[in-house]
Amino acid sequence: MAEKETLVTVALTTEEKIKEAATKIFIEKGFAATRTRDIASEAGINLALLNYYFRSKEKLFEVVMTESLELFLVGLEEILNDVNTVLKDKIAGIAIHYIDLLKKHPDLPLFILTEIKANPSRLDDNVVVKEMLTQSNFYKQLEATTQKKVEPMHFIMNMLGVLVFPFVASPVLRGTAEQSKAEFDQLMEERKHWIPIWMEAMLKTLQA
Amino acid sequence: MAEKETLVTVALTTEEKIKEAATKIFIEKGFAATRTRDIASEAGINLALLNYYFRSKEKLFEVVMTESLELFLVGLEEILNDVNTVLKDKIAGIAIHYIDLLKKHPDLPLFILTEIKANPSRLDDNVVVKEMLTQSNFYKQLEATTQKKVEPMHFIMNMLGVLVFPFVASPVLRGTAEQSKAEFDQLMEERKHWIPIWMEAMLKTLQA
DNA sequence: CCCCCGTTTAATCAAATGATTAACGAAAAT
DNA sequence: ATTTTCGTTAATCATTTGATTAAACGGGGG
Repeated sequence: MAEKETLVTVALTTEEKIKEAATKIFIEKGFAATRTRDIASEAGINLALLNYYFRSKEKLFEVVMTESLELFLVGLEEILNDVNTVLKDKIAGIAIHYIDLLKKHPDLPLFILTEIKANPSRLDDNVVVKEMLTQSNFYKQLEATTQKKVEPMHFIMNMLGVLVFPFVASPVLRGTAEQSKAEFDQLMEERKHWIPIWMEAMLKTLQA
Repeated sequence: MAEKETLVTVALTTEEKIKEAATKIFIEKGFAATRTRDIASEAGINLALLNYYFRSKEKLFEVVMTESLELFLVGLEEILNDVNTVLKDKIAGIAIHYIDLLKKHPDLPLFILTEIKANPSRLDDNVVVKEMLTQSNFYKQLEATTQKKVEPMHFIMNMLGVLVFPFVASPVLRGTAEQSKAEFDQLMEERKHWIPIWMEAMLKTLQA
């Protein structure tokens, strides 16, 4: 039994197989470039089953998008609203959390950004990111630090920029090949240490 | 004559009309989601003319992508290799240059990143970004500053992150509506001033 | 044993889509 | 004036693509 060879035997239902295949291909190629036949083939199932379980390509995509947003945001809110940590701790926590997440799912940010831009209503139905941020304890601590000298949103952008952008830009920054995958991951690992330091340095520029 | 009403009378050739329409729609929706009929309609020409002038959707796209990459990179190389400026000047120059460019073409980065990822060979034929960076005078000055204490590529990523990411993420960060377009541009304008300061602060963390 | 019902399959459909063709027109060349 | 060339158009083609259908399959309950 080939299945016994893996530690936890995977016995996916047809529905799960479709969803996993769809997640892989949608995130890799985006909604418009994805063919339902490719999903069916990747899942190893008959094309009709896709419509049998999920009604349509659109509906299936919505499931994948909702779960992707959840994956991206889960764990964030509790860090943002932890009353036991100061700003620097939260920044460090976010850095570690997201670099670990994005090393596992490097395509996730570009997927979300592209599909939200293509159809902003996808976001409405799920979460309003900006509100989640601006009403957080994190944001209040940030405001206390910036003291109205500068819009706190600048530092949200800076944080997301130094944290997420390397993954978004990696296809362009890395040479074409795979050779540098390990080096890239090594760089990202280093950034867990540096990002809190850099963020603090940027925030300190206000004291001048 | 309606054409006389605009200052510079626009007398676009059919080929130019197609290219402009294609540029608009490809950048807005991406290659896969773009229909040749939409381009023809936007250009106000017969569908067959698209193939008459550009052979295929693919070939037309390549023209648009090449010009987009050029638009994104033109002006950069001369800043990077200016022998009369120090690192901080170059950073300030890059910030101003790109914020002006991206205020005009906010969709450009996401377009390039998405399409390069979908088909990395598109980059080979044009430029190798990483090499252009690492062989520049800018990079040498950066290396002189970081003094092997940390990989200079970290600061390339930081610079691009704080500079470009806000535009890439704007559909997610801004509420759905248009109401905040002006506010967003105002924030970006402020960043011309702050980015050099933030970058310097991050670079100074090495002296500790 | 057989019937029922959820699942699966192969075949097929209709619409969308990129591309081509043949005819037409008009301006330039002869 | 006639021919040639280039641009343009409407119609059409072949393929792709999302979706549906009717039949077959197969296990559980009666």
